[in-house]
Amino acid sequence: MPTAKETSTDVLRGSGLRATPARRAVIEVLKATDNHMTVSEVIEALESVGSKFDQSTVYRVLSDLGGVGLVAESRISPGDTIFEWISQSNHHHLQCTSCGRTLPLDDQLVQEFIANVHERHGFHVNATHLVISGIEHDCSV
Amino acid sequence: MPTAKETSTDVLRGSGLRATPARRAVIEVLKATDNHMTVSEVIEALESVGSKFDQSTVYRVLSDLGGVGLVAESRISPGDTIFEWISQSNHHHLQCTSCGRTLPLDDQLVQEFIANVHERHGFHVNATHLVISGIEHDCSV
DNA sequence: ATTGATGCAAAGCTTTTGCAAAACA
DNA sequence: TGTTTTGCAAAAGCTTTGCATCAAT
Repeated sequence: MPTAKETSTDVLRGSGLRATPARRAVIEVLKATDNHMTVSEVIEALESVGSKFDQSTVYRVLSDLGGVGLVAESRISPGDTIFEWISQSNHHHLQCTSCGRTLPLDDQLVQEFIANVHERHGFHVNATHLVISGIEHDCSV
Repeated sequence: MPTAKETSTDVLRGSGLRATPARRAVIEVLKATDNHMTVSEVIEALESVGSKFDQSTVYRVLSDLGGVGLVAESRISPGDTIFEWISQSNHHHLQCTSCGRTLPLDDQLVQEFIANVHERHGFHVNATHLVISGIEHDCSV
């Protein structure tokens, strides 16, 4: 588990990955974003910082980072795989299908739900990054 | 909400859709399957019953049925959109990321979770068809 | 008769892959 | 130096779309 003061290089080596510019840049971008990002958003963010990498490289980097558990990967709609940097605390989201906004979801509620599911079904929910769809109470869009 | 004795034609007309062979066939296939299906599985199932429709038609039919709330649509992995017939009772699933198996999830647990989320966040979770990832307790794959 | 659905073919997108050149350890 | 990663280009999937034809109401 990465700590706040680690450099991207440290984080990568700590996970057994080589520290390359592409991987460092992607990590910086993900860390700088509070929310999750699609692949194209990651690519745009990289370009806006002056970093240019081939899309296949970005895909491979995200896959590598996901493979060692540094980023969480979710799928909402086809062609919209989203990635998020995994920090110490779990991140869960509510996504409004009406306006598209993403809101934080109280981890405590999720933990209770997970505990119940485990007790009832013997199933360990992967809860590093849940994205749950619905509609905001006051959504007028 | 469709009842058990309605024909596909009734169901379609009740939802304001024209009753066409393609739509009736897709409904029959989805109804006959207890689990959710990918688009290619729907196409295969249609062919195994002797029905042949263009893939674009199947996509459009599924989209139409989803639009009027007759089927639920979820995305698990890219290029793997899944569809399921919506019956009276809600269907929720646990999907094991290790072996790929899909298990039923107790609706009661989901209802409690949804109630909590609504109370805490004022967010109405779309709970006709949840798919939650994780690992089975005894999964050895 | 009108409106909507289907088939066909082609395009659009996201994602993956092969391979030589370059970078890391 | 040996191994891994990157860029490039092309391919592979899944999904969507335009349009003429056909079917449903």
